[in-house]
Amino acid sequence: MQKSENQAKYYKLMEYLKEEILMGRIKPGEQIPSENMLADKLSLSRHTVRKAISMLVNEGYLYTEHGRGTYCLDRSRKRNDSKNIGVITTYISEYIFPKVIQGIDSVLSANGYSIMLKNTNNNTEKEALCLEDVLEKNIEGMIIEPTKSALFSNNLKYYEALDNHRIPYIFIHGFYQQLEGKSQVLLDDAAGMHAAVKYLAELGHKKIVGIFKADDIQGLNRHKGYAKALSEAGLPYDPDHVIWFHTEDRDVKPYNVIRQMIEEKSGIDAIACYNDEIAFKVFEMLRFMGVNVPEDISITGFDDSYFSANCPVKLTSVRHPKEQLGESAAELLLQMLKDDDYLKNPVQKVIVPELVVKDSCIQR
Amino acid sequence: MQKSENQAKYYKLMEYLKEEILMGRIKPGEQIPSENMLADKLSLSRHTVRKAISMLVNEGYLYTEHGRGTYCLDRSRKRNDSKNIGVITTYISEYIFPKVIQGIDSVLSANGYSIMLKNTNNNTEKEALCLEDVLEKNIEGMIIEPTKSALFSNNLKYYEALDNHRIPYIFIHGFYQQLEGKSQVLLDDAAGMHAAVKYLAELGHKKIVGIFKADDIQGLNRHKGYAKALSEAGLPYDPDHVIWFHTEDRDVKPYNVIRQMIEEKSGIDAIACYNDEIAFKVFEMLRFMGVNVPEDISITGFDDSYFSANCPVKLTSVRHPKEQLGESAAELLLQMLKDDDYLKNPVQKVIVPELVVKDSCIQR
DNA sequence: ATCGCGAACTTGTGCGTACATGTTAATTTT
DNA sequence: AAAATTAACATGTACGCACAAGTTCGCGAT
Repeated sequence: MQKSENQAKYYKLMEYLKEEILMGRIKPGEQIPSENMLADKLSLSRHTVRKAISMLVNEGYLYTEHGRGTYCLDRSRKRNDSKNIGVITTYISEYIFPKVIQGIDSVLSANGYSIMLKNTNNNTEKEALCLEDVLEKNIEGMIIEPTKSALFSNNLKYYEALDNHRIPYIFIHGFYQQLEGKSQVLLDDAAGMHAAVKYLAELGHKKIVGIFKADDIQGLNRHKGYAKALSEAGLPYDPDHVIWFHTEDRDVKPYNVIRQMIEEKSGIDAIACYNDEIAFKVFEMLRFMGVNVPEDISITGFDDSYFSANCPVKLTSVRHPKEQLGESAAELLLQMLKDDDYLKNPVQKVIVPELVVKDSCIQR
Repeated sequence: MQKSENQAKYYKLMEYLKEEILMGRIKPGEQIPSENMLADKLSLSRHTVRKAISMLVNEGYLYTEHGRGTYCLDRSRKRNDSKNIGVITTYISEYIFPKVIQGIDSVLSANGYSIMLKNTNNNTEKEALCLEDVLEKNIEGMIIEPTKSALFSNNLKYYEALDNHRIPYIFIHGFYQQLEGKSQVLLDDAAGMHAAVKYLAELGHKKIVGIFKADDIQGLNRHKGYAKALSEAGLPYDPDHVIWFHTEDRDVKPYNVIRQMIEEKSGIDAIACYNDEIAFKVFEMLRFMGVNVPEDISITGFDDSYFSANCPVKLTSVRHPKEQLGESAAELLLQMLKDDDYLKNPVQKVIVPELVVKDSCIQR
């Protein structure tokens, strides 16, 4: 090692202090002697001491607190002020995600952060690519909407890497079962569907069909709320009245099964749909088959999106607090960024959605 | 942005110099005034000047040569393989923009690039903040949807700065009049509106109202197409049949004027709307007033969005190639990134939209 | 016991000086 | 004409002082 190449006093002091830190004689968090103390002890001017210290502050070895002192920084947590936040969602342009992204952006940009946007198309391999990509970038934190969140994640190693790099992240709109204790902002899907089905039951419906997505956690939770509301209302839970669909068959299965039920005259009087898009398409199919909504069959949607507003019969739906979801995630992430112990203090928030009654259900 | 929050002299000098560099008034490689010169000129001590300069050296904006002087560092010469592209749009969640962003992302992510997303809320000051922000980041190129593009831009200096730093950028969906020769991807708004109005004229309509947005270039061009189609059809151009609205009064003005026209029984028989959202709301208001579409009045929209599909009477509209617009912009930008002389070879593309005939217009 | 105040500390800003050291270009010497 | 010297000017190091601003803690009043 060709030490002391530079013979300047400030430089030698800087090297000395750096050595002390690297050797562990000055421990992370420990306070070093004050500038005046060092200047006196070493017969240097305070100016010279300050120069040495400021270099080490710049390099991330020390940090100063005005009025309190100068401390040794934990080198494992490298200072990162890129002001970039990674945002990974399943889709960009579809459905509720633009609004969620909007909410995230409004909070982050107000705090001087920029968004690095990625989408996975709800494909786990693409999620891996996104995470790999983002790990190489200079980002301070991440907001992640899980991909196919009902399933186990194959990408756990990337989340471990994020932890190892001390990059905080927060799940939004879902989470992986293996990562249950992590920070997350969720919609209370069960409560939302519970409110819808309870409302249908109170209107006197007896045979309430439920349509749910099988491969995300929202679908499972909405199903839970459906089952709970039925049981509370004293109605039987009939597996034949529950339609499960997957991402791959989402465009055909729900409608085929409903059509079959109608043709078989199974006597169903209400359909609680996984979301507004399904509800809207179910509505169109029913109208095509000559079934009137809400006179013959009541329908509820979920999300209170434009599908609900623009449907000829405005759909009773559960309001999805899209922007609030994004805003909350961003706010909580900012909070985590300030917390040195964010890994031990996961932040979790559940937003309870409310039922919005419109025109697609009537009393039986 | 909380600029000059720090009122320290060295800090303000640092910010000033950084601004000069980012704006290109101090060019890469150029020598800045000596420390003594700056100290004299600004009535500061040399110490203070040194502090400002040393910060910029640390941040990579300047470099010093002992005995010679201090110079601006050519940041563009540094190989930039950040694989980041800045995307600035007016809105994130509204209207066509999610699809445009989707199109951009699909091409960029397929080529290994990541998107840094910013939105301006159609506000020029926020656009300035976005550009300022992005200039400090490590990005290779930008895709920009202009803000209030019919007006002159106050932010020209930022675009000059992008040129000075040799960061390619391409305008999408509009451009600033002062930057006419730059790369751009546009929709042929005039041709689209021309097709709609020509269609209305061919159906026998005589009094065709036009609703246009006054503060973006799309509005002006759609108006041009409207005027051209009228003149080709031998119909008079009546200024009283043209409604101009601005961002600020977009929620009231078009509908108030239309209502007045109906109440005054002015005999209008068709309305060519600036976009589907306007058309949808006009439709709702007409229905509320007891006017039937298309029996009493024909309506055309623009963009062929979900407003058009979900309207009780499906709206004849002009198909907006949203994703294609984004894809083209991304492809052309990638092309520019490979071209060392991209400034001399601007790429320009115009996409001609087509009319989609649905149910909101009938023969007179 | 609690509050308010100030003394005594800390780092932060800003001015001054002096001299060291490296670069450049004009000047002088060879 | 080429080489050496030197003046002028650039940044680099190092010292000094004064005051601003934030934190901590103990003392005295309540």
